[in-house]
Amino acid sequence: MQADEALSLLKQGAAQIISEAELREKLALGRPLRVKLGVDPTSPDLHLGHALILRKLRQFQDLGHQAVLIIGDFTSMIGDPSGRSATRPQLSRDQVLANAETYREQAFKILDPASTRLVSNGEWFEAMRFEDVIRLNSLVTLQQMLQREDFRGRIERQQPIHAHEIQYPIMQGWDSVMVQADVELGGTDQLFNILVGRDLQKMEGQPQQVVFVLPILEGLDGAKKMSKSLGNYVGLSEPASEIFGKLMSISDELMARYYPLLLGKALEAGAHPLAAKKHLASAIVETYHSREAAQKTLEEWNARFSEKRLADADLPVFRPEAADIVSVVAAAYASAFALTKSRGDARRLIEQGSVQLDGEKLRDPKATLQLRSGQILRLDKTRAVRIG
RNA sequence: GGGUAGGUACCGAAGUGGCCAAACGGGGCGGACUGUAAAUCCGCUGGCUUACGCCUUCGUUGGUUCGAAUCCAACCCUGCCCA
Repeated sequence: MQADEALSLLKQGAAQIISEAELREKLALGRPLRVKLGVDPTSPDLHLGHALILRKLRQFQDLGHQAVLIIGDFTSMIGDPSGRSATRPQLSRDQVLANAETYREQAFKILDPASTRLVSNGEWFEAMRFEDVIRLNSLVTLQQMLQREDFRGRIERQQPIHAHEIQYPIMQGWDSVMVQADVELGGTDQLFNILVGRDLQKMEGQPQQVVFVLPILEGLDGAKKMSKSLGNYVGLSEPASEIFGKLMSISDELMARYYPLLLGKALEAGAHPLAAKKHLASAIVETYHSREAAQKTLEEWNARFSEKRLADADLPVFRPEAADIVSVVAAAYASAFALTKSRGDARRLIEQGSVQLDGEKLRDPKATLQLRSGQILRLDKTRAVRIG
């Protein structure tokens, strides 16, 4: 494939490339490029936001290039200050390692293992002596680091910036030097960090990496970026019904913005919003589960929510041990959904008419239940169990 | 090191001896209405309790007091100014 052809394919969906001309030159080298992506295993789950970038990386692979996936086991103990208005909590080594393990598995849902080099940046950072750290720090200036928007914001708001936080971009940049990256991928929030990589490569006499940033995927709330810690995410290993349900609950406005990012095409102007949303949800389920799963999930969703036929739905079975309604509700959450609800929570749900048995609202928290096997106990808008 | 302003629930922010489980706003959750959309309206939002009430919580630890988020002391943490 010609460099121009490859370039026009790759640049689809990019937010910014620094620079296109450089990327074209590198593509014309005729060798596999080392395309770097760093991920911080700060939580055990990859979500659609990561997927967006991983898919771009996969595209590079499909064009014959090599993915260099850096598991930031070391950097994540610092915490990326990008887009943060406060210091991230530092993670323990064990947490990070455990998370890294699940990251690997999930990333290979998208990446081709054959052309992926997987490295942990602890490999080089752990070996550094303090004098090495000092030398590395001497390559950048404090002013450069403080130029970052998020740091400037914190200065203005008189919020603390801890000294270790300014190490983060330096370390991420050093990763690029260590793997001799030709291209680095990331979200737009990574622009600064990736540029530091360019600087450091130059200082070390290496060719500079191309900066390739993609739009940040908004979270389900349509307000902040998708992230596990904000709870506004769709995890890649979630059950099909969860993925589908979460996507169905987004606003129409957000759906229109998701379309180009997740499906690679714009939402049609006259499209019926509900149909369009079902299409989006199905397509995502298909990508991360299967075509069959998407079909089945759609049908179940229709039966359950459009036609309100709970009876046919595939509900978790719950075998109650107590008879008083509050205990039953709390236990059902715990056993079927692994959610902790206090008895107070359960009582509130009951009093507010959320809990229903075979379609009848149970509003009296003092009631005792005579439950029969096969009855359906609805807990809230999205959760119900079948009595076993 | 000195000065000074602060540390309140998921977040922001009131409260400065009893009426404080702690105003208000945001967020979240539930209900009505819907398309698991938006907008709107209503309710809830530390734990146990039917309730009276009890327990834990206002940076930490001690103290004063019949009684403390509120007063005192020491300590920890942060901003700003100075060195």
